Amino acid sequence: MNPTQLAPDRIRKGERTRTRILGAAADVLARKGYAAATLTEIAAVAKMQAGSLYYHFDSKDAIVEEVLRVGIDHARDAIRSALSAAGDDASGHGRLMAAVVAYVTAITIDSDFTQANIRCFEESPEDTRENLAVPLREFVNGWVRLIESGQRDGSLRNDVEARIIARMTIAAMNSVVGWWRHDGELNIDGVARMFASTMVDGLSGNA
Amino acid sequence: MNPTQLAPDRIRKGERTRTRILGAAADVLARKGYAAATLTEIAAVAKMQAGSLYYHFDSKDAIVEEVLRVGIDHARDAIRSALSAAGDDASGHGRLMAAVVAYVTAITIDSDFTQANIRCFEESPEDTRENLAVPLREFVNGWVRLIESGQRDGSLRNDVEARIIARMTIAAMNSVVGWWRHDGELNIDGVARMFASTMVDGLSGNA
DNA sequence: GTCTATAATTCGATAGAC
DNA sequence: GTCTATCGAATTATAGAC
Repeated sequence: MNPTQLAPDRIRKGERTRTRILGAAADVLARKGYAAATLTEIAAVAKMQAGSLYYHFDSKDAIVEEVLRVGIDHARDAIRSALSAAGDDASGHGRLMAAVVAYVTAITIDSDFTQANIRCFEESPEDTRENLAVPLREFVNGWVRLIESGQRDGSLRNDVEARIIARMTIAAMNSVVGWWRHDGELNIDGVARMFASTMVDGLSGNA
Repeated sequence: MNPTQLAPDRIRKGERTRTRILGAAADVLARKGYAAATLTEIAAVAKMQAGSLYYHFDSKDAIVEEVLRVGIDHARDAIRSALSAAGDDASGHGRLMAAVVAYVTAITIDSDFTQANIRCFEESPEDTRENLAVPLREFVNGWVRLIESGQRDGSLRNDVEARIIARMTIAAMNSVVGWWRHDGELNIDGVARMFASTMVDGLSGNA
């Protein structure tokens, strides 16, 4: 039997351990940031000793890089699903709203990995950031294309630069991880819709 | 003659050195972040040896805390000036636009200190963040009051929570420090106005 | 594969000469 | 007030037993 065809709960132990380490690292990185996340704490969360990590990874930065990369992938997947559900015939305005709701929901509910990316990317070493430049640029470009598409179909204003507004929008959404708490009185769907509505439709006048 | 009454260029040397250290620290903190900013580099920028810093400050965190505090003060002052120039009779909408332009301009042109605060606050030790909680909360509250005022006079929509939108707006503005370069082809006044217009009036429709 | 022990490095902080 | 020299703590990374 080919090992790659084993059922999920029968995957090689080494593979599962590696996954467990990445999950532990995402947890610690999201809560502490890059510099304050020690291998001792990551290992503790993964129920191991720090030295044992080196059987599975070459360095701390190798772990961090993979966590951040997975974080970008998760966010991209969540947005793709939402856009796919919205359909190609939706307006640029409607597709942008859907993407905002999907991303805000994803970073607050689903993924330690995406939270780790948001919190740690700027703080991480230059080599790590360079290695992630391609997927991150592609992530940003996705938002740029979304906005440009709305500008072409007339559902979004075209007197602003899509590249700048995309970065602004991403930063505004990312700020949610700084104050959102799962046990608060706000439900995330309401917050996500408030965000989407405000960023897309603005603050002017009464709704 | 009372030392406190000396002309600016005659202030005690110790006072000037302290100021030089803070300026050097703001520079390094804004460029490298909290963890990567070493006392050796801060001292080098201030043209001193690392050990000499301890004659003027008790610890690295004491330096960082003062830099971040000054950063908050600078931002507050820039916004106050702009609001004062706009006048009390301006609408909430107009005052919010003026504040956004003033803040975006300030963080891109004026102040290493404010940039250091934006980049380092979340990364800095818990004690530092606690010590700065009051001025920072007051900074956020200023934006909340600005938005609430616009909601009362009807120039801003009132179906969103001012506290949440204020945080979102601050995060969006802060993101400018991540990509703005003084030598680029964009002029900051245009970017600041694009920001203000998009955040306040939104992305919908054609302008 | 995981553990224990420790090497190697970095950095904040201190002591004492000048 | 500043310098040189060094301590001490923390942390990444390695070595070798099991």
